[in-house]
Amino acid sequence: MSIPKNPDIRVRFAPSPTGYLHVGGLRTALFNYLFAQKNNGSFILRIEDTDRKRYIPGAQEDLLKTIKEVGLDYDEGPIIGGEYGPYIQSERSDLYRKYAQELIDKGAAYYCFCTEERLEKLRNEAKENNTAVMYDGKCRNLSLEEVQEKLARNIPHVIRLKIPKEGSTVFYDVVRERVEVDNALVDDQVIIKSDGFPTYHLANVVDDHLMKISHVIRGEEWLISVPKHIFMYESLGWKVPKFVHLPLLLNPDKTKLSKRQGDVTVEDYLAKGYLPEALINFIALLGWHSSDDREFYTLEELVKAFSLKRISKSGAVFDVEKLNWMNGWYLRNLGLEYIAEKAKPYFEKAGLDISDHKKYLRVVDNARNRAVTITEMIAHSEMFYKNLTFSDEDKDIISKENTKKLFSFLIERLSSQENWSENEIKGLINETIGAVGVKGKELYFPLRLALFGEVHGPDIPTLIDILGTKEAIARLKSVLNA
RNA sequence: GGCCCCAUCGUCUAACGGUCAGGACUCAGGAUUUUCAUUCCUGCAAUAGGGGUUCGAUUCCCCUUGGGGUCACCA
Repeated sequence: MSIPKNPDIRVRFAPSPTGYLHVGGLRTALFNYLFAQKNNGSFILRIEDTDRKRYIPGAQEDLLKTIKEVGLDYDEGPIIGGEYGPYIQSERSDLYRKYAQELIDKGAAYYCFCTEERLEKLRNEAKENNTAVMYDGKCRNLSLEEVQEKLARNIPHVIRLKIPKEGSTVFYDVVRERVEVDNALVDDQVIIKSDGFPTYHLANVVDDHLMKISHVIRGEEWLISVPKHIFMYESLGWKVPKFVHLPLLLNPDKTKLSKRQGDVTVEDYLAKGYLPEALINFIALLGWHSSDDREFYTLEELVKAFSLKRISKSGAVFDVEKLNWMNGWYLRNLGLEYIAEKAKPYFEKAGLDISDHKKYLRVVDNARNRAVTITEMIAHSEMFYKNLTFSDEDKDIISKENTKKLFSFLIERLSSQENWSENEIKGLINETIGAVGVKGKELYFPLRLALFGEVHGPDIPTLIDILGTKEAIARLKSVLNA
């Protein structure tokens, strides 16, 4: 159980509690998890709650719950703690202030007293000129006296990075290899906001260093801010971690995966009855692929097969169709008892009395062969529990003279013994064809309608097996007497 | 628009510089089945364009085009 972890491999997933877990976030978490597991490293969970405006109470708990539900157990993080805690950024504020001060002392950062209005004006000007929006450096060279004086007068301020104007920053991303950015194009990023909280950039760098993170595995949207981060690492005299920027998850129209174009949170999918196994498997294949044609993996198998080297560079469209296919496959191929257990809350919520476990298992077994999600399984199961209702069209079929003869015959024969095996039912059907003189559609459609409420569906032996002889007879009688 | 990243079937992707460019999803057709579903089989479908380098480019280089990301006191 307690093989010592490799201290050279430490990765983290650092969501911010601003809502439910995004599927893109799940993919990032998964790749971090896989890389850590594969190399006997540590997978750390850190909550980045430095944005007080977007903070949503309860979101952190939801995040933790979802991560647990999909099985991505972390080695250090909230609740379980760890050697490098606390793992919630709002509890680490003094640390960020301390290092921001150190950056100022080293000439790598400065106080900025510019007002929101002035910044807004700058932004508008930049937009008009069609250039990148950048701080113009007004406060870059304030004298110590000026700074002291403004501070003394309690003028609102932020702390900005003092990015060098010359040269360029070159770094190597594990996925993208060499990336070079001209320093003159790197903005003097705010690292401490006027409310005293750090921005992502500072908090991230400080925590990654303090928590001894070896590989920063995150979405590609962060690639462009790496020079800012490197500037901080180097100014503070810290070792720069390896960067692994994952290709983005895309909407069908190829833009960054977002709401509006469908479900984006893991909770959405779980609520609809997608299985964690399918979700994990599907999402692992978005931006990563083994060298062979294999598509089905358990989490453990993913750990074995995973490699950063096989992460692709281009964005991947999140194709629900393929997820559907995969979820259906898991529904059909995982253990029946397991699926039944998973489906229980959904069935109960739908108001179905599933207390007869043997019947429930048969119902589930039937439904899982016909559904893509657990929610869909309900639609294939309700008729085994609820009273059937018939349309006029249905009634026409049921009330035909031949059909009545058919039902009468079957009621009588069925009543002759308690339990019928599926084979015996098959025999009975053949017997019926001879005795009543109906066959094919004439036989099966009305029969299925009476037992199941629909002309299409499971075959008759299965239907009777699920319902039980008694209920089958009752249903036949009910339509016969209607 | 500046900068950065990316580019194989509609989608996810495979292919030491030498393959009939492979697999999967979707779709179409067929087989099995009383029907539906499952399952199985078959088929449709791609190297963005142009230049190089090379005996030979999906693969290496350049340009073009296209797409995306980023440009916050959000992460």
